Amino acid sequence: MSIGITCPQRPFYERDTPVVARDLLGKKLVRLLGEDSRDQERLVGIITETEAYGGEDDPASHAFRGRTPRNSIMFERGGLSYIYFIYGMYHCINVSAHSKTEKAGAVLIRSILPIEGIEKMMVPGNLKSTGGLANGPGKLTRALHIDRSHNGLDMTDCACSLHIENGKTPKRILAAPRIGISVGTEVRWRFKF
DNA sequence: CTACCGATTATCT
DNA sequence: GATAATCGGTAGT
Repeated sequence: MSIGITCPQRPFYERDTPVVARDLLGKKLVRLLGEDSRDQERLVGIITETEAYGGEDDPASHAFRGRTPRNSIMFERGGLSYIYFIYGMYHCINVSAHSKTEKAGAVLIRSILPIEGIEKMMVPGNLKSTGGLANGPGKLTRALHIDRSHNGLDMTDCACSLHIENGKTPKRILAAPRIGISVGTEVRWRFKF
């Protein structure tokens, strides 16, 4: 018998943010294109790199200065999509994640390895080989056609147009400082395999 | 209302 | 290694 598609549920995301970031490696980021559930296209990539961002005690986090309209999802329950527009031309996708004792937190998905719907990912301006198609936070949102209209979606819902599915847990994981930030570089909250 | 600058990327030297 | 592209969120006036 085959095991159907399963998605990490709320408790998975409501743990310490760096732990969630590490455990997301090997899972699948799934984007469903189209309205009709019978002929939706699946754009799927294996999560290969993540970063953890904390709450009001993490100077690198959007949540550092408290709740604002943009970062409000970081203060919500775990497992929701937090998507923001950056540098005037890119989007970044996070999943809200923090323990009950923390007020806020999210995991930035930095890189995925495309495994399904690769043709649809190769939109104009994204015509690259499979490996380089979605190996960056701005590149993977473009490949999966993700923008701010997908902010706040429930990533624990396997029927959601944007969700995360269970996958194969990697054997070896590397931890390194986060990049693209000017503060908070001392903690090794970037994870890859 | 204004000004600054960012969880990036492609391209150039 | 350095820089342009490009614009909305945020803090400050």
